[in-house]
Amino acid sequence: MAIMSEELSDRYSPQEVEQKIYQNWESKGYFKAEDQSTKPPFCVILPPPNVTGFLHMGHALDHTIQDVLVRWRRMSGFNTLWLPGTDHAGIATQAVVEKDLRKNGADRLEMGREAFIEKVWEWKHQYGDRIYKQMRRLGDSVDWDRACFTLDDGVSKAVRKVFVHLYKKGWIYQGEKLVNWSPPLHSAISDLEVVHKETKGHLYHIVYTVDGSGEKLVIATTRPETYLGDTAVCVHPEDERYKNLVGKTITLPIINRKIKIIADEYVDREFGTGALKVTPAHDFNDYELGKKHNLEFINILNVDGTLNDKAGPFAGLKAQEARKQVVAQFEELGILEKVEPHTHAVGYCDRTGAVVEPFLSKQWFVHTKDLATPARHVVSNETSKFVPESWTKTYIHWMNIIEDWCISRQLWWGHRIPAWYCEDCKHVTVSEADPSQCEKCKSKNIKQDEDVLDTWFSSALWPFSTLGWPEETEALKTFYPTSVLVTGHDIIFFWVARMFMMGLEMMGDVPFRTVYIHGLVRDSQGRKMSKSLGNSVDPVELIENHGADALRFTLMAQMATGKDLKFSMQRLEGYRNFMNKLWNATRFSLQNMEGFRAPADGVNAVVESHRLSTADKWLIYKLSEVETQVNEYLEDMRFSDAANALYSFTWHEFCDWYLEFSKPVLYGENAEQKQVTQLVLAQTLNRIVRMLHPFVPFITEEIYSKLPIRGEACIIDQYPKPAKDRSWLSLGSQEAAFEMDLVKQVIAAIRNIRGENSIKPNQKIKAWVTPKDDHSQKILGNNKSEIIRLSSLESCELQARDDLKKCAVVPIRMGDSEIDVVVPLEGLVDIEKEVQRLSKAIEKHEKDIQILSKKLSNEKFVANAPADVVEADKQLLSEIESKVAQMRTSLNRLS
RNA sequence: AGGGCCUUAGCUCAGUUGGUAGAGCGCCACCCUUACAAGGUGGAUGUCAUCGGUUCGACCCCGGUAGGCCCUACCA
Repeated sequence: MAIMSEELSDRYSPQEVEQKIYQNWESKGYFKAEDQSTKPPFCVILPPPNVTGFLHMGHALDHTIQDVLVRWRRMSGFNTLWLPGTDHAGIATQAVVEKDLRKNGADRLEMGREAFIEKVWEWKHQYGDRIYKQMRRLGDSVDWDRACFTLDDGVSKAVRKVFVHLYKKGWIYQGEKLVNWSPPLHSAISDLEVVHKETKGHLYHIVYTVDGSGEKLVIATTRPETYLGDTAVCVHPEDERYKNLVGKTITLPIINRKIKIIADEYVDREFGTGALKVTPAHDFNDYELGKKHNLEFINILNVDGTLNDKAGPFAGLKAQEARKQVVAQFEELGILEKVEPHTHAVGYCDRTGAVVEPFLSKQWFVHTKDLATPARHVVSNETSKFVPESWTKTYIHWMNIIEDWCISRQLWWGHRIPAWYCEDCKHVTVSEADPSQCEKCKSKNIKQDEDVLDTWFSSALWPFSTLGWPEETEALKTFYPTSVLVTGHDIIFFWVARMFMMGLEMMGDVPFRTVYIHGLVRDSQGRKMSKSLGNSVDPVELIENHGADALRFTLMAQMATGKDLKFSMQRLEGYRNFMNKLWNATRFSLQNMEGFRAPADGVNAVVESHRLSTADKWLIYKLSEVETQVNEYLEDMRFSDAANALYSFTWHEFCDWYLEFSKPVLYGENAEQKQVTQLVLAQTLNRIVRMLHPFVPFITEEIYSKLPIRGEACIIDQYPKPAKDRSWLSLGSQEAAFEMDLVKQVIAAIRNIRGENSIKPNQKIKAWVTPKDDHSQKILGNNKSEIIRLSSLESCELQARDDLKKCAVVPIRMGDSEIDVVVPLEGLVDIEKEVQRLSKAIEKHEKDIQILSKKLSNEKFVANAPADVVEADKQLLSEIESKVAQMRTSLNRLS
């Protein structure tokens, strides 16, 4: 194999390579999964972003986690499928398009359904792949050929099949119920789409007069305008104040309607006046009261939230305006007793921000109790697991209190409900295929339901509809249940829970084995990133400035299980620097590959142990530790641990020490030695790059393509694993690791003396490194030149110095090895500094001695603690004591 | 109101079976040493929120308190 002599720039420029690399991966088909394979399957379904959306930091995190898992599994020999898709996002998309139309003076209602939907499709074709382009910038290794859209034919088929199935089972039904109504949308929304916010309002006290007797009854309300729909006043049956009024009537002011006074234990005597006005058609609690007491339900609202003709003189007004006018008139009538400020939770539509009005209407519902039971069960019995586990409780709790799901939306953009009403016999035909006649009376006079399904209905089928269901495809057999779902906790109920319900019902198995729930990406101050705060960070911009890899690594290094993460620019720059470090380590390696010929078995080539240097063996030993760790961490989805292990090995072991140790060899004349070092260097670099690849795919692919030992492409090479690497990793040795640690300590000791005594780096000094035993003697002998080089010494004697006057001394005690590092300071520095250094060191160690000896003199500790713990402490104590003794002696000699 | 989470170095955070506290960034000092100044070397910094309990031993386990966050539900 030819040697790369290409000069690399001293800075890594992601801008120059990232897009080119991605195109190459894609065109080579590396992301493609096989429908059938002898390899074990690994499948991740991408949570589909809104088709009109753009990539934000939440996606960046979510996608990076998935890409790391997918790339790791792909490299580990799995038949890996990461399936992308987009969501039609009914409300969101319709709102965006409507807004656009209004800008041009158009209106959806004027256009009509057909024309409007056509417009939305146009919009989809224009902007629908924006997010896909951005995903490519991030490096998402998704199987593009399988990309799905929630309104695709296949998915639509699935939607209808499920709808019909559940309808026939009686689990989808139509009902006249009180639902959350969003006036701007003219549509029902589900409970989950309502956000409750503490809102300052008023508590209005209104005086009613009891018919006949003329007694006064004061009720308190926050929404006085709803009195127009009141059909009762309710008091507590035991309330002495009102007991005698129960059964009597009052006449509502202005509209002069008679309503009953009823009693129910639901009423809280302590709150307000203890008398509650009951509006069954516009309040959830009153709705229940209304049903219980057989009250009349009076709907006072139009679909746009204005009052209807039931509101008499107030008809046509919006709720807020009606409130003002009602209150004003009450005041005129002298029946407004008082108005108190009152803070209470008000429901808002999470899409439009408008106040949600409870509204009585005919809607479609999914009966959830029976779907929820198995969905709860598979999580409590760990057929599927949440990571972190803490979400299990939340999920199960929610599944216990789940209410029926309102799935109809009065929108146009979405899956139209497959129900047809017969104009003649009123029968409802629910069918997968569009029927041409009523299934009961055969009348052709049928009309399809105008409404569409909640977007989450189709999302709930995503794990199997994207794999081809209801067709029995090979992909479905291979990849269902999917392996991992990665998502944020904000949609556990919207989405995850519903996928469990639908997956179990339709497929008879869980949709995924593991649900990984990550936190939110917040700004540096911990606030949610939002448009209104203007604190959003655009990941695409970050990619353009710092590279996708730096962004990905930043996210992963901070991705501790289940926690939110605060995004900081400084952190990003730090990891950008890491990319540069890796780049330069490669540059160094390639510059020193002259004359190197890669052996036939390349990365697995094993040389005789005796030809390897201590540093080689130490490096290989450390590498085996990292390989083990990283695979374990990834297995447990501990991303920050995996990223940090790789970071610190690459920078602080490989670059800081190994490359420095390799320099004398690479710069030297010993061709034999050089060849071995070059080999180890090439083998290790290759492994580091492969290990890092899932996290930072672009730079690793770029570097990989320049390595003297390499395969076709990094992305499809093997992920380093101790089991597969066994024979090569066995070249490493623990003895070498010990030896290196000792040598590193010696070097650190000399550097410390230098630093603390302000001896300039270019000032050559002499050192006497004194081994006190044969083993240490041998180790030092093996590494003398490295010690000289890395602590820039003029000379280094491996023996005791006779005259220890005015010498800096650092004792090293490690295991059985004892070494004293001695640097004469005569003429170099003010001795006072060394006195300070030593005193400081002694002081520090003495604290340790105190703690340790106290512990060891505690009989209970010695008796109860495990023997090895006691032994370790004893060993430590004696090492420290020996050090301190040596330091004291040295201190005395200084003066 | 109920449930959950958090409080560790100046900042952001790790710390999984309880055994003398770690990283990144920032800070201080010295260095353009032929891979890298997006770098190197050395250094400083913590009653691990607080109180109590369990234990030979607690950042870690249990309970109380204070402060911060999230979720669910809701009193008109």
